[in-house]
Amino acid sequence: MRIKFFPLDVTYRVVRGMPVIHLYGRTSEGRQVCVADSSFEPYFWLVNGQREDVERIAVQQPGGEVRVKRVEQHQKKYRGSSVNALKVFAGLPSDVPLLRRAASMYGTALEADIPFARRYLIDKGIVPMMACEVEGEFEHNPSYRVPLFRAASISESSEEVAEGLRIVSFDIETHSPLGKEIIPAEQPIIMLGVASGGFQRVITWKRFDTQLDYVEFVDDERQLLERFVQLVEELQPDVLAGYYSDGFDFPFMLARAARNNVQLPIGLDFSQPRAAKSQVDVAGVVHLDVLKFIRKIFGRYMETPVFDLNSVAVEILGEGKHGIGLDGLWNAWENNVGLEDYCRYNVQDAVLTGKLAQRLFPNMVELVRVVGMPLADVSRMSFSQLVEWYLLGQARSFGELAPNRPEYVETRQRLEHTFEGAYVHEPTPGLYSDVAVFDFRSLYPTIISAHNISPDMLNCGCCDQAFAPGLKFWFCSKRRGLISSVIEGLITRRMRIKELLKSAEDRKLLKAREEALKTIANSIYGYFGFFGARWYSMECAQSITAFGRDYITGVIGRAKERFGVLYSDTDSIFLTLGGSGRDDAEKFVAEINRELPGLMELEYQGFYPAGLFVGTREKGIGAKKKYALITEEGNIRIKGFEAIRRNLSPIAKETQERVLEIVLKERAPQKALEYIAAIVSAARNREIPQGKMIITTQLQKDLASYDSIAPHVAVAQRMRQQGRQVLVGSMISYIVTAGKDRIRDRAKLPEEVKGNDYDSEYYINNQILPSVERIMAVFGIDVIREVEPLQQKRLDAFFG
DNA sequence: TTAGATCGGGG
DNA sequence: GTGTACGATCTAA
Repeated sequence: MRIKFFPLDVTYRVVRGMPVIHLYGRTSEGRQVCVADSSFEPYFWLVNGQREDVERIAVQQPGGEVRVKRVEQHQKKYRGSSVNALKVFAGLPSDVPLLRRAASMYGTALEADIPFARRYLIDKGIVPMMACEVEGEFEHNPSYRVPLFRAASISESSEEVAEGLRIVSFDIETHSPLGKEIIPAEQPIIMLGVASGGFQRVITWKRFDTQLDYVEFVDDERQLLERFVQLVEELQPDVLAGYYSDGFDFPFMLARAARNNVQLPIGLDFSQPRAAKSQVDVAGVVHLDVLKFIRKIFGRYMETPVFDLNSVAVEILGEGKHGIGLDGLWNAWENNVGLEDYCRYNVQDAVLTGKLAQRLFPNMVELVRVVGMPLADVSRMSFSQLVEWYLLGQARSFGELAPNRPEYVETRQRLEHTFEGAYVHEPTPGLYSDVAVFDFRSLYPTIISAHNISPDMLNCGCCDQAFAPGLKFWFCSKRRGLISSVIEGLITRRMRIKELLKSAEDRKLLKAREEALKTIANSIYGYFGFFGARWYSMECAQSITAFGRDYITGVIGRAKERFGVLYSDTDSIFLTLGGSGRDDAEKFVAEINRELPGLMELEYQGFYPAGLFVGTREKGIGAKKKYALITEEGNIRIKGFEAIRRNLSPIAKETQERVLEIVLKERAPQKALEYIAAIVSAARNREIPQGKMIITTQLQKDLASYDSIAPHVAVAQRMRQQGRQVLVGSMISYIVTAGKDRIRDRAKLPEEVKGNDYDSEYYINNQILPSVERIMAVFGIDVIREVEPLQQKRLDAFFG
């Protein structure tokens, strides 16, 4: 019979001396199954070797002799040349490293370190989570929790994505004294929370009166663990999500299970979670450690610098933890008081983890679609790994053999290499009119595509030496390289999706798809320069920035003929149009674009009636990445200024924004100065409401680990003493009050401050004036000196 | 200043 | 598992 099937997890198992691939997943009818495929053999490649030598290889092992099973001859490509490659088959995946070592005497062994299950996906064209058709028969087998489907044949994946997968999230609380070492051997698990959709459950083993319907009591820790296994059986998750469950929840549970002499057979083959180096796998189920994905990939696109559950949930879900912290849990458990609150806490962590998994799921699935590897792996990959596994899949369809990963010496050599980066045209501080901004759309990816930048095309022997700008090497202009073609595919796919997005009703999925393609395309430049990369190429990385500098300086040179050039960084350019109109800017862009090769495109990003560039502390130099623009509608766009940072009081932010507005809209620096003077005076007379004096700073690390006690740390310490929840990543708000003590002793919680009793001078000198200092300096105005006389007059009056 | 060590997240 | 992190920040020399 034939089934339509969405594979989620892929492993293999040795049955009667033969490796059998196991694909776990759901059928189109929503049934969980395990598809077993015995038709795939382990192998690796050998180039520059003789068939007769390889066929004779025999490695003596304690378990017996390991031999090459058979050898095939193929025509492949390697580093841009056609090669005779021997496909060397082994009996078992674990034989491959042994045979590789032996075979290395006769040639260059390639692709000998690709895990068997991943090799299978690549070679069969199967993409996890995408539909494939399997021909075969169901078979009853008591070794599995799900029906076994023995595959006779399997198709490549289609474009159809799995839907309606069940995500179950979980979280444990342990009996560990807070702030001290966590010791799994000594400290039991006291609560376990599970959530899935609307389902919520907390298992705990001390009884107390409660109205909470999701709390379930058992007798001891052992029963708690057994109940967890039952719950997983009942809920049948496709995805089991935790937060730092690779590093904490699962390892802790495994340690406690061992101590209690119980098994945790939650795998679909009744196996326990398997703890590898820094990853825990559950057979047949996608174990998702939400933190891993955030730390490695998604965190790049986030604001928060700390990735604890609370901060991440606040930013992604707009909803954080509420209620108590864990400070009192140890005592509560010892004395069995107030445990209900901790059950709420526990279930909340499981629920938030589940919501995060749900929210990030489309992004992860789209990465799976592009990269072609299982979700459990993709969700743990770094940018370079995503690129590498994507390329490994693509290389096969190009008939290209992958280079090996670098060995130690090679790695060290690579680490010593540095090269020239992007071009920056530093701005001259000043206020400018009629600012036009252009930028290259996906500069580096389009350069890679347009100039065929690919290691296999480097210094070809077949065409003229058309050097990369200022460099001594060139790329082939007759054939297409692997990586340049692949990136062109990514760019054009992304362009099509962006087109669809314009008219799409349901944008979420397309957006995730577009972001996944962008993520991979944008990572390839960095990948070329990454020391651990298979397709590492200093020449490629160098050429990309060289072309980038060449293009942007080319545009700058052309622009100078007609406009004033204000600023440029990597792929963007800011011009002042002067006497010429905006039509000229449009003509200019069109002109440039007519000459740009391939998919390269300069975009007219916007027109701004005025723009301000400020200086750095050293006089005369313009600050990079720091400017303010005003749109025709009168909206101000600020980049790099303090106003968009957090630890500035509202009054300082407002003053900075208003000053920028006066300067950009009215071009009246003198008026701005008067405004500043008025604010300073109002602050001094305590006419500004204290609410505008609140400084908010995020706690970057655990409270105990601060050495220098900044004001916000002192406030956080007092909050904790009052029994309030203070977590890493918590936003701490305070007001500096008047007095003579150290600042940190005068920092008070806003609700502790009455009657605008703030330290005016502190706010004037440390918040308000510094926030406008560099803006006014552009006009030759030294705010501190100009506002000083006011202060001086007061002092004169006092002493006079 | 540099090289080497530790940490993140979790309780 | 035919394999494994990595980049920032602190500490000691």
